Amino acid sequence: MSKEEAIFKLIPAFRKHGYEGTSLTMLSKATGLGKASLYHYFPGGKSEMAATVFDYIGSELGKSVLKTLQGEGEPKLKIQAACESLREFYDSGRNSCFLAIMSFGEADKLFHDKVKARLELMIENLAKVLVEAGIEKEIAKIRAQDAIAQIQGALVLVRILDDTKPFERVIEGLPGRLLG
Amino acid sequence: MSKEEAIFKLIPAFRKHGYEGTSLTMLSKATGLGKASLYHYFPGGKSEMAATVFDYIGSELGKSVLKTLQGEGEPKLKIQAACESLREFYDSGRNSCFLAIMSFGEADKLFHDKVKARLELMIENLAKVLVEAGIEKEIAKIRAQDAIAQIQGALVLVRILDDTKPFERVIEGLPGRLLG
DNA sequence: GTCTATATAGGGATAGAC
DNA sequence: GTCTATCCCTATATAGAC
Repeated sequence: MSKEEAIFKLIPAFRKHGYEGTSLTMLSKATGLGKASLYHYFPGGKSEMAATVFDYIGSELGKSVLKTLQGEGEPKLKIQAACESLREFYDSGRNSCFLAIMSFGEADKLFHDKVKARLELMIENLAKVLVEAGIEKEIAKIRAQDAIAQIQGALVLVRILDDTKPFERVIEGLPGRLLG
Repeated sequence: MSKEEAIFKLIPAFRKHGYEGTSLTMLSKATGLGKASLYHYFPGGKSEMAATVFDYIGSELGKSVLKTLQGEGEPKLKIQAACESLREFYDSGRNSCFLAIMSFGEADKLFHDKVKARLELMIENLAKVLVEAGIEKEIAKIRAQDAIAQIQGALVLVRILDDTKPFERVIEGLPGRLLG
């Protein structure tokens, strides 16, 4: 099994159970590898697995959403395309966000800086496009933050209410709220 | 030690570490009681402790925010007062919300219905005031949901960015967005 | 690279003295 | 009501064979 394949199989486990809620036994079952084999790929154990998954997810997000935002084109179109990427990325809100997952308990202790850096990166990329669209820099940053907060909040609601509509609504309204 | 006193001391532990991240050892230290003494107050163990804390927090929220919303008076003023209660309740965003905490991993398995019911109660109460203010019922429900999502999202950002401004901003703008 | 077997620590929970 | 001592289980992690 390739390392990437292993990473791929670890994702849903961490997503569903959170960092502390995911045991090596679960990760072993999820991958089909024995515990000891997991340590072959991830000598640092569970924390390395989580960190690797986090980075992998981040690079996936970079390839879709951030790539879209950084490309050429009309800001409004780029934002619309990015929203569509976000919908896929979060599977209409059914996928929890690793930023939120990793911001609690022991995961927060281990990965706080990493998580913060990723969130700031997303905010910056989004704000940049708003500036391209003629919005003042400080306003742009605030709108970008609020947009990401809306997404995070919608993910919480979807999880609790078992209903993807709150997420769909946020995505629907996002371009308008970002561009004013 | 009274049971209420014990509950009170359990709160910050669960808030900080989440359900699975909080061990009986932590809860023992937080209360100053031995593990066995905790079982005197909570025979159901950790899950009963968490459920009791969740209900306690819910009743606190009922006494402040929901009470304000259900009282007599101008809808706009009630909403403004409720927002102020929310700011205190979440300590400007420094307190995580138990709805979010309990919506992951094992806690979700144990408490999903309880959590969902509480969230729906909050949405209904908020929507009711909007209807009083002359807003159409379906719109009111959606706005109430979105408002709570914004709060939840802001709490995530505050945690990760170590900055309460996203939360303050949401609270500031909430009455306006709710009433249109 | 994957396994079985195991080490060691900590988890939740209980018994029973006081 | 609170404690000490303990039970059993699962957790993470490692050793070493194949």
